[in-house]
Amino acid sequence: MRSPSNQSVSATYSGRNLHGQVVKSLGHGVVGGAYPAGELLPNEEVLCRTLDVSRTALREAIKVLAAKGLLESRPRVGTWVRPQASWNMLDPDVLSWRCATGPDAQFMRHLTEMREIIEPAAAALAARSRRPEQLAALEEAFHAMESAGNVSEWVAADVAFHSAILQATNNPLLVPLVAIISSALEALLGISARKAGDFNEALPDHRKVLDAIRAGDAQRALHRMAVMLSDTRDLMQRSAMLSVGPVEAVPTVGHVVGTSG
Amino acid sequence: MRSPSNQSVSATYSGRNLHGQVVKSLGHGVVGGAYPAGELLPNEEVLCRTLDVSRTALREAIKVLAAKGLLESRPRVGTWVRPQASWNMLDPDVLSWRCATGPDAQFMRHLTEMREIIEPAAAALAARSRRPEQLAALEEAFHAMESAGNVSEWVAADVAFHSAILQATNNPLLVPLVAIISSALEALLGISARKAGDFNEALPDHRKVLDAIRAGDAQRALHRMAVMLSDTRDLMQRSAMLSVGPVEAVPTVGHVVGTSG
DNA sequence: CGCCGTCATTTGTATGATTTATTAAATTTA
DNA sequence: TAAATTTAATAAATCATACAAATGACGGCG
Repeated sequence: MRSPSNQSVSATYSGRNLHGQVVKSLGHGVVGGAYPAGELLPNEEVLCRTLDVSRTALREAIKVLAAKGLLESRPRVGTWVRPQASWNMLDPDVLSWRCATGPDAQFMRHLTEMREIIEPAAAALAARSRRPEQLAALEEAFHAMESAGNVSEWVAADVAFHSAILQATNNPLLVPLVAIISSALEALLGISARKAGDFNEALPDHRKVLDAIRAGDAQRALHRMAVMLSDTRDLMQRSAMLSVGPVEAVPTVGHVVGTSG
Repeated sequence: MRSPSNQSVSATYSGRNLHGQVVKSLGHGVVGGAYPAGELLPNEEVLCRTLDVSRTALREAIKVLAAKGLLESRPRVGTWVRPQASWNMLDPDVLSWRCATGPDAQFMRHLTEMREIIEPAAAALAARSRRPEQLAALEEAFHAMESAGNVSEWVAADVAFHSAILQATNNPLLVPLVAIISSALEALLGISARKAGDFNEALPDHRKVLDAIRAGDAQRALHRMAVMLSDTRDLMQRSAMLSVGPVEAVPTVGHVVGTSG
């Protein structure tokens, strides 16, 4: 038996199917606040007419959004928007919908905060645990960054670079967090239309991280990554004149705390 | 207009609905490896007969699992299991299914690793950003731990404690990660049937974290949390005689790296 | 050998009927 | 009158069926 060949690279709903379009539409609506939290949605019959789809398509879409923590349904009551705290913010789709609706300064700060927590630690783990082919993937992503001809190519390569680091940790729980990095980089692209010179500037930072991981030096990898993120933070403030508010760096760890010997 | 009152606390699929039961059943099957990655599932007609449900219920379940990154479908091809790297491991349901299928030593290590990355940083952020009512919630969880009468009460209070910290960071991206902590604690309970004395031992660690957050001392909160996790790690090895392999602590940061002034 | 149209298979979509869960009102009962 | 119970109304949940669309496989044809 053969396994299917063309598996879609991205997990996000593309809207190829009708119910996928409904997912996208309702998802944007919910995350964007068109349907306030706690509020009941119109019932199925009305929504079907509004969106001009069958109940089948609508219900499958609602189930998808419920699976992501956005909605909840009950007979006799209806379907309502769950409180924001219940949303699966780390779901790639939810994250992308959130970014699509006003990438405000506060949310950018949240994304950055997360990156500063995750990525230095991930780089350190990758330096320790990377297997040869994972290192190769990382090198390849770096070269793609070097030879990127336009902005979108560069963002893609950048995401691949950070994704490769997460994968090289060999911790499957870290891998899905690439969604955060991806969102942050794309949002960054959105607010600061970057030019060719802009990202050549960022190459040395990446090279240093790569070198540290190649050398298997966890501490150095951690530090280099922290520096890179700090530089990115500077770029954000400088190039976009975006008020990111009073920026305080996330506390990070400079020495190994381990007491488990 | 009124907003619905009884919103379910937990996001996980309870299996109240028929399609929820199918989600659970198939989810366990996929995550547990009954359907290997890349492999096609039986087609809808067969699955319907196997599970004894209508196509509607089955398809809604499949859409839910697709939303969590486990499955993907195409006309003429069928529905297959996506590669593990595409799974939304941070989804509460996926995580719980993963834990249900053999909480092996390696996966426990991955959970612990994640906690050691997230929680000290979260404690530091909470110390800075907590609002009064969030601090109150944290105190309440701590008192619940003090007065816990049995093991399940204690685990619930423990989860509430760590959840309160994540919420006190005021970063919505950190909140969903409570699923990881919750899984880790429940798995820990599973492998080491803990006794009353066991968890009284852990109270001082929690108190120190609470104190640091109350005082607004980010560095101390970070350190206390790191120590607590280290102690938990020790407990794991000691009490369960579980081979957790060569344990290396995750590099964490001891001083503020911030360069963004 | 390679291109192209046809066909079969599987999911996708639509619709109507029926069942179940749940709230709220109506009714009974103390 | 107040509490408990029954009843009714409504929305989602489930089922069954029919048809549409997509696409990989096959076979004919140049």
